[in-house]
Amino acid sequence: MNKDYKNYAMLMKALGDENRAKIFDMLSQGERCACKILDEFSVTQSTLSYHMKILCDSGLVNGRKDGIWTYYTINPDKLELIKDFFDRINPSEINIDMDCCKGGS
Amino acid sequence: MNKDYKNYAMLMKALGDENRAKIFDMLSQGERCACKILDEFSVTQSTLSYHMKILCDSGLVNGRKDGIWTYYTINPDKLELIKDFFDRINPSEINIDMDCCKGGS
DNA sequence: CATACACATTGATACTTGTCAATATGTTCT
DNA sequence: AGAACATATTGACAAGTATCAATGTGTATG
Repeated sequence: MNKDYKNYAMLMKALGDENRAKIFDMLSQGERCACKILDEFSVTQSTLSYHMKILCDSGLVNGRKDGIWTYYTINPDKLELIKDFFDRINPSEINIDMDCCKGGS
Repeated sequence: MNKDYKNYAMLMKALGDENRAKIFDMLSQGERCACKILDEFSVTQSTLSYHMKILCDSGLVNGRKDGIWTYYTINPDKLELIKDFFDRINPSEINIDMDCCKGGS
């Protein structure tokens, strides 16, 4: 059962930008339309569209068109996927690497 | 209380690479020395060193020198910081954006 | 149909990233 | 001191990213 690090990396990369991290956080309060998101940032409309595309392509965010407007929401499944990744990382046991190098047979 | 999205983005970016996501996951099993990490990857030593630097600079990973060897561990504080970011994102309330655009006064 | 509107796409451009080979640095052993 | 070793740093380069202005696309409205 090999973990899909490529996919995890894509999710992290999608959030590895100041604007997108903020957008994602903003969407945690519920659905938002593009124009409203744009109000909160000092980028052009085309730049926002670019960032929304990256978020949607990663699967973290879903887009829904309603007439003229596009509404975005967080995809709960992908959010869980990321949470699981971090929850399974449990560095509490401070396991010193005794086998390394000097410990070899 | 403005969230430090720049910092979050830096953490995500550090994990936004397939190799680094895998290294981070590997370190969840405990301290590892660079040579052992290198065994698991098909990159050169200098490339690994580059990735370890990014992980350490982000604060997610700590390095400890012991003679010839360098041992790496996860920094639990930064891990918590990321976990908190995602835990506070709770899209369960499907809050439709009624205020947007058409809803204006 | 023509116009206005919301959003997406394209092209250009400066900047950043991942990778390697080569070299440097620092440590231990003889 | 000199050799061997583990890791870091540098320089070069191809590939990827973020941004904007301009343009395209689809939808509603006069």
